[in-house]
Amino acid sequence: MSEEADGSAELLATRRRKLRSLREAGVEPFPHEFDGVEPIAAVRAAHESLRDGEETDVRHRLAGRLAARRGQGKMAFLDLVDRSGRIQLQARVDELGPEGMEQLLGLDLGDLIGVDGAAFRSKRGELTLRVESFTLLAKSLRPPPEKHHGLTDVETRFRRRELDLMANEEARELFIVRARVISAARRFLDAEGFIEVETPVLQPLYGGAAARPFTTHHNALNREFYLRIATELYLKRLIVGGLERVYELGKDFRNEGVDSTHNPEFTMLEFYEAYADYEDIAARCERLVAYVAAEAGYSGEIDLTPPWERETLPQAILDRTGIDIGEHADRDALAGAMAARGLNVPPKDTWPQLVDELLSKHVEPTLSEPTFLMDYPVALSPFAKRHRSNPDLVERFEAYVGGMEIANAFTELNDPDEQRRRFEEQRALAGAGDMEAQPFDEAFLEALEQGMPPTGGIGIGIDRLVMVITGRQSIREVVLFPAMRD
RNA sequence: GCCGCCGUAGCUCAGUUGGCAGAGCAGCGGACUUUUAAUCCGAGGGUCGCAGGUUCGAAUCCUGCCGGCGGCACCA
Repeated sequence: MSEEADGSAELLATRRRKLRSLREAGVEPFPHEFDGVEPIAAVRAAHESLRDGEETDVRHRLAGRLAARRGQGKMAFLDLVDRSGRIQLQARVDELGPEGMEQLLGLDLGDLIGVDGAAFRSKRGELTLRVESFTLLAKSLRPPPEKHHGLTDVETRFRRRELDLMANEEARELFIVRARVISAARRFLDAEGFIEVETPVLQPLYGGAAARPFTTHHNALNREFYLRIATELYLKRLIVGGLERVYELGKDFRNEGVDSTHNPEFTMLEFYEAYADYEDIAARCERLVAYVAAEAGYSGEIDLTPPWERETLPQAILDRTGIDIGEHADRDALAGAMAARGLNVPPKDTWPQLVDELLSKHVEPTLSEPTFLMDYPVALSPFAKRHRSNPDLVERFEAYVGGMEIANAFTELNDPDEQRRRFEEQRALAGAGDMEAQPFDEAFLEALEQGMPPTGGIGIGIDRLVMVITGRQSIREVVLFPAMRD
């Protein structure tokens, strides 16, 4: 290979040269296995009490990525990183022999290796493994990120998450926390009598949320499918079927803008419970979040312990703006009241959109402590049951933490005739150009006509919950591969 | 979609008023037996996001485009 034009190619060529010479020396650079490895954290735990300078004859087998190298010649130190942590290795020529020493020090940062050796604590107090033997487990053909500053470029961290994970321990820890959140949520619901189900991701008709869908095409059936925007309607059909307590944890897809709280595909947990109402669901929601946070090792400033704050939406708007949405039941009256107080009135907004404007601008930002905002106008909520004491409202809540919505729940509408009327209203909205109106779902109506018990249900945004638990401000930090432009 | 900020070596970052594109780490050659971001010596490594423009001369100024971040709009 001739001289390379740029530094990158030169670095790659150097590593490929080493790969070649390893093979020529009879070393397999990509062996098939390395059995019996302990996590680095376990080795650390086993030798916590070692004094500085104290040696042991306890041998360990470790495997991981070579992350740093100090010293040359007859003695050197290297750092090995696995998922659980980092440990120092000591390479000595009197242990490995001149040839072994040269081979070990000839490895590149980023190479994956396995080592056997005895643990000791260095004079400086660092737990160290004295390498007795080592094996190359996989040759790395590209340079790793910088060893001290790590990888900080946000774009590279998201586009090449593998580099973020290998360079930044916080990134590894975050996604381990995320995994704990998800497994704890399953454990919680399993223990309370829920069964996990899987409903279609590819749907002939979408529904269950106000959002525009992605569409795709099935070749053999020669028809369009939608990627689901929610699991709601299928899960309620399972309640009709008698499964009584069901949950689904998986991806929803919404064809809308990307910002710090929205990714086009995101993880939603929905659960539905027969014979429950939205108060029961609120209680279960706050217990679930508190449990999950504890299981994930949450230690943030926001107190997630139940009971959370409860406010009604009309009262919350009244408190923050002085506007009683119940007394301004038509669009122009509400717009007038808002204008009279000097509030922004988007000229094309409908009444529900104005309520949403008041909510998002004047109420949401104040909800930093965990809060259930209860009782929404019926026009905003086509699947929620009418409030038992106020016919203009539905029994619905949204849960807010840190000024961000993390859950949406209601006492489910189970009167098929009223559901039909709600769909007809949605059809009228769609006819008027509302891209997010609910499509008319006859199969769902037939299911309700079969008889659905009184039911409470909820959707919890797992990505946002992970943001709360890990203290991150952007959903892209808690999604492994967030959506990016080409 | 609109506005603002940003994009320089594999990585982390400097780069003055428009005047030969730099450092650290990594890599390469060499020295070194206890380091903790090891140290020392030496030689390399660049489409300054891309494309135009202004200028004797552009990383630097202007325009457009691409990408990222933030805000607005949209949106749970």
